[in-house]
Amino acid sequence: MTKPTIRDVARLANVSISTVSRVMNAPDTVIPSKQERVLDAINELKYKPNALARGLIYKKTNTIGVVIPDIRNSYYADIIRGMEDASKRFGYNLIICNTDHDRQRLYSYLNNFEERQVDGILLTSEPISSDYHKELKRLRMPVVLVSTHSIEYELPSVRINDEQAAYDAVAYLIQSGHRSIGWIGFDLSDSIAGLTRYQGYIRAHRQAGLPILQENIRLLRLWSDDSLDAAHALFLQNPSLTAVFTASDELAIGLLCYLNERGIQVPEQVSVIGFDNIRMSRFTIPKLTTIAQPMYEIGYRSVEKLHARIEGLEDPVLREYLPHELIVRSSTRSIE
Amino acid sequence: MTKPTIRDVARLANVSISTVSRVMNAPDTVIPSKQERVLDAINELKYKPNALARGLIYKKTNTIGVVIPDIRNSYYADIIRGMEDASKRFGYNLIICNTDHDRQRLYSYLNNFEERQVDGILLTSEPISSDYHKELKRLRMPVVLVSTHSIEYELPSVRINDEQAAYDAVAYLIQSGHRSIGWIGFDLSDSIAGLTRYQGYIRAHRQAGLPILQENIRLLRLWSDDSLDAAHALFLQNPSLTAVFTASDELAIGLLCYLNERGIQVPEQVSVIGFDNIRMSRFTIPKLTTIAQPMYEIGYRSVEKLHARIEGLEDPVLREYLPHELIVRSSTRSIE
DNA sequence: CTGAAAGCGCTAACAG
DNA sequence: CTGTTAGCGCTTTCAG
Repeated sequence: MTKPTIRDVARLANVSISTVSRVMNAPDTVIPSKQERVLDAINELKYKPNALARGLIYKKTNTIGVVIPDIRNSYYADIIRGMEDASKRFGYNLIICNTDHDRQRLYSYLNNFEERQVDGILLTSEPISSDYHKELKRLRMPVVLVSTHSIEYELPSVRINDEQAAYDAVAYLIQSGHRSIGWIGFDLSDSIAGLTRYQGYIRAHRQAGLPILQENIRLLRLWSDDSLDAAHALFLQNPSLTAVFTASDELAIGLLCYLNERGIQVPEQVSVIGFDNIRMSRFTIPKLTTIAQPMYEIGYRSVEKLHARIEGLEDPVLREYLPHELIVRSSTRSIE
Repeated sequence: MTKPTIRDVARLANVSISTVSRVMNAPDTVIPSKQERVLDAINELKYKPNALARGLIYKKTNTIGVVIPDIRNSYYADIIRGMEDASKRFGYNLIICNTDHDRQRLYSYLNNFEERQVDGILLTSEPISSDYHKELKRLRMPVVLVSTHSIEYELPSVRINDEQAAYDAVAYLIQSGHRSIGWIGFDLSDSIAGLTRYQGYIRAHRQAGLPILQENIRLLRLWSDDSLDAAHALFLQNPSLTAVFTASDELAIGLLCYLNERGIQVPEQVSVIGFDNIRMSRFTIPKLTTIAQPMYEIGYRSVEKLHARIEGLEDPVLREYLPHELIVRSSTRSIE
């Protein structure tokens, strides 16, 4: 009762194993009568070719390794969905790994990808350090950065323009009459979610001739969980804020929760804008105004891009930007 | 510049390939001097053994296939985390597949798992139909059901006792003085999230001598997204509900949103209990009372269990129940 | 058009 | 202790 191999099929169909192989890979080179016999045998035995043996020969496994820093963050859910759909289309399978932001774990997974002969790697969100980059080079494997990028190194990437997105959000607030705008963001050492979005916040202020106040800003270690604390600290620093822009919807939801506890009305007293447009943001109280990232598309496009590099197809744009969008819901309002 | 193979290492270290193989698999059977030479060569070439070739021989790939019906649902995030951690411990890799509740996709993934020679399969949430079961048998592969189970078939499973959990939630409401308790649940065709939880709702009512009113119940197609509509329909059927229990936190959050829009106070006018204790439930307004499933543990335990079956270890309990817990936060209150 | 044979990268007897 | 050899399941020349 062991799994049938190509040999079993050949025996049952009374042909050689090469003929069986041919009906699977080049059916027209086999005479119809034999073809049918083989097909019947395959069906009867429920034979499925062994992908390991095939991979050994083709030097291709149709597998993509995906690294996610924190799979619990809803942000990744739609990205993975997009990756999934694209993978399906190109015949890839995804090996998804969660690093928990642990460098050790990351490297261990990269090693694993190498051993398993994945065809390419998708790296999400985390900034690329120099030794990280060295490791990637060593793998001699196609890589695409997702929701992050690298300025120093020539690595292909797919993401939105975070600086512009943050600028848009803050500019909208300013245009709505707000002058005292808080920023709950991530540490500047994070080059994307941290630094770039911060720069957008700054640029919008500069352009409007507004001062940048340290007391309006609160930075968290990336992915830390204490959104409530951050909100508290921010309003301790400056209780007179009329609007707050946060670097993620999860942060915004924590903020909403904090403000509600304090009896501060949103948007009457304070306007809130989030970032990401996660699923839940439509159901917060009040409904969250936010920057929508095309997450599904980011995931989908990143697989397309990786596929292009795996196949050596043309892929003219190294760093791709997908469009973002400001979704205005009920957590913001104009003031006179 | 092609990837180094065992042969390259052997050549560089001036030994035979079997010696190289030995230092990797049974180091003590190799004389130290040669051992060192081999290790040096491995380091110099950055050699990594090809997992495909190994898998072909061992008939083991250290890979587990995971099927998720909807990865966007936050519910799965922690389960995956648990699976990840356990996998890491046992040296497995996870291939995560999202079926979008599509039978076609499911079968296609199962096929894929077979071709890739995964060592075992983890199936989450979906009920087991008879032809589904037939397909699983055909695969002759260890399977563990996660967050679901099968009464008809002898399939190992890990989950909470959903009937009891739902009973606990409703009993708590009754004990808090509520008499008119709504239920937004999933279709009864779903044997776990639908039927079992419904039965818990019923049992709590029966036991308290309360009538079961059709107008207090609203059933959705599993995983449908219209939590707002369901909430609306329920309150149209019976506006005098003082409490509502929902089959998931996502449903509860939609309900909270609906009630807020209608100006109905939670918990003053209506108490709400969710199910799952997803991350966001701590930040809703008001904070959500809910049934906590030990999701991380469910994920972790399911890998342990699958591992036991893969290795032919003892695993006395076929259907395992992990403890749930009622987390009382601020969305419920007692009435006189 | 089809079978025999070599070989993908590795492990596991089997002699020495 | 170590090298030679066969073989995991499959594809692919190469003759016929």
